[in-house]
Amino acid sequence: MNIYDISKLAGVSTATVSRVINGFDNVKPATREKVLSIIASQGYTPNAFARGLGLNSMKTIGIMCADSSDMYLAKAVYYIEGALRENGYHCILTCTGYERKSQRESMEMLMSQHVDCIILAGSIFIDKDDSNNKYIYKAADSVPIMLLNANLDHKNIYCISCDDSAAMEKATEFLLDNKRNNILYLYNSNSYSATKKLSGYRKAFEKRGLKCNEDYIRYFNGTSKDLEKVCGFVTELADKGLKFNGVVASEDFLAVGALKYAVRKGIKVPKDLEIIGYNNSVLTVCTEPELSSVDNQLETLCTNLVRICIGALSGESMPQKTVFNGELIHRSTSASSRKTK
Amino acid sequence: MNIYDISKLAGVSTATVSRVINGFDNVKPATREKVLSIIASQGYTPNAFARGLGLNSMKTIGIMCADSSDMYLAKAVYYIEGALRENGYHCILTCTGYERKSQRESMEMLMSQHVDCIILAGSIFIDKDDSNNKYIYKAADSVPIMLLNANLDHKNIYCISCDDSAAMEKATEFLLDNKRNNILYLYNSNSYSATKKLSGYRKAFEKRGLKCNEDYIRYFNGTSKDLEKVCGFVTELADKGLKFNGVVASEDFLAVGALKYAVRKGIKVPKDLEIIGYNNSVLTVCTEPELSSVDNQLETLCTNLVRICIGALSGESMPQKTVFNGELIHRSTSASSRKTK
DNA sequence: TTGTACGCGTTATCAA
DNA sequence: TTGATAACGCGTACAA
Repeated sequence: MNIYDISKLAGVSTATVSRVINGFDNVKPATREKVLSIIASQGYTPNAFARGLGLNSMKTIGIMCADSSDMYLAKAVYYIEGALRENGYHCILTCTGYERKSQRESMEMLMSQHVDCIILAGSIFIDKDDSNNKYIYKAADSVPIMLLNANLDHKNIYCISCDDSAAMEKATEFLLDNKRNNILYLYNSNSYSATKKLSGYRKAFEKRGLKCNEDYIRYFNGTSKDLEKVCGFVTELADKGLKFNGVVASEDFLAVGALKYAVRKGIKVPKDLEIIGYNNSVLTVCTEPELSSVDNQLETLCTNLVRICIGALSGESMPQKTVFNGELIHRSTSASSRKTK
Repeated sequence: MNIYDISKLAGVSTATVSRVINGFDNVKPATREKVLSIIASQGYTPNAFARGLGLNSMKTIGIMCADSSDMYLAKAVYYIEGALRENGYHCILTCTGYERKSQRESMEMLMSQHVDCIILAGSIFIDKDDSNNKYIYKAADSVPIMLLNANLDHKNIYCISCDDSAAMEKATEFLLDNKRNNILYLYNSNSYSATKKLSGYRKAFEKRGLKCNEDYIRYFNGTSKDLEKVCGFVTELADKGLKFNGVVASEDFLAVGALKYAVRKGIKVPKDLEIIGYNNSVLTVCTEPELSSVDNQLETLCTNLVRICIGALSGESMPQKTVFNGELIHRSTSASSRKTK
């Protein structure tokens, strides 16, 4: 069944059928009805490939993320896909992993599929050495590029992010305000957004005229699967004599690992140790006591990302930088007496 | 840049360019080199839409899942997407939600995009009333349908699943073998796979000639976000006088909720209460003590699903039912003395 | 080994 | 208000 068959059955030309399908109003009502009834009775659907060829678009958007099974990215993908679908777009998802080469390949794959736009979920795609970002700039010559939680100044690139630095500063300040001056900072990435978080931690100290001891800033080499290792990592630090009465982590699982250490050692939380994670994931409510965490408003970010994306695709002028604020969510690992902040 | 431009620059016909692009060997090496160098210098890529129109395929596969942010489904999507990409296929992801209507719409959307195959991740898509499954059968007339963790007997429908019934039976048996005769069964879905799990629980009792008390089979109406509610739910059951020394759950988060109850009440786990979850998710290692759980081999399922999918697409004869076994993973909420099973 | 010419199913332009 | 027809760019019989 194609448009020719329909046009013959309806006794009109393919042009008229096309007009009816696409809702043009310069068709005589009687003709329209006739065509519509034939279409319905035959269960005809326009061929998307032919349409794509003519219009140079299949209303498809590419989503790149390092790992869609990562809890945070999974949520991002979910929110983005849903919002795009509501706007009549389909999503090609590609998990790029953490290596630049495969990320570039994914990008090329999406470009060769002629997607209308590419969304980069996570700051892992942006290189500190800007010459390595050419693959993104090149794509931006053809289609709008949306950056979730990352930043890049370039034409046709739109950045939507949470002010992770300010949010992390807030979390750190909260602990400093309670005389927690020895705050362990755990992180596991050096991406743009991870760097911002760390800078927020430092800023909190600076603002108070305190010196930020580098011994307390610790990189953990592993993923959420290595929760046991995180616990071992923190335990080792403590055994080696590092004294800390606060922990701030760039990801919830790191905070959970620290909490594991505390629970096993019988350290009272939050009395003797306060812990704050990041992302406000489901992990925060699995532990006992439940984990305080920074909510970086992912749903809001994604909703707005799609809004800006759709706007840009319709040729409207859209802001290239959009920044939201994070929020500190208090549960049981931060001193509840001060929750009324 | 299109194939005509390349052919002119290379001084050959479009047919020859096409042959070079598609790796046919009936091209003179010198000609091939010439064409390849032009293609490279011009950065030419064949237009995917035109190719799709001619071949009636863009090597794209649709993945339907209720909610890609669900930890289990997120992993499924991740494994499937990766394996498909390795085989040169792209994935259109669509999150359908839990209502039949939107699921049908997603299916239609994918069919209208002319995907080569549709993968249904999760048993939520199959209705107990078979007349409601027509939307799947109809799609199967056009493309192969892959079912992950579900079952449907029909031409062109391939089912890959874990024997959830046997796995749950094994978990229940393990507790019964330790004289845990009062085992609370928590579940939150009535899907195909959820039904199988429950049947496994029942079977374990039957096999031992024990009566399965229906009071112990409890439906929890909520999702993993409602962890606190699960805890309240279990607490209420206990307060109402239900005595149990074992808990088996159809999802890890339900088990985590039960564990929360135990920790708060100071009940010794596993001495006075053994708990076993399902899915072996990251939640199992967040809690303290860590949660025993059933691993239903998701990665194996997905790898094989894609293998069968690719086979079916190449016209090979593939098995319509493939069943793997689950595995009981012991951590600290099941009696460790018997771990040597 | 290479080239010609057509089909794939739309949309859009222009003329009627 | 409608119709004829030219793009869109590729793959591929068939011919040479």
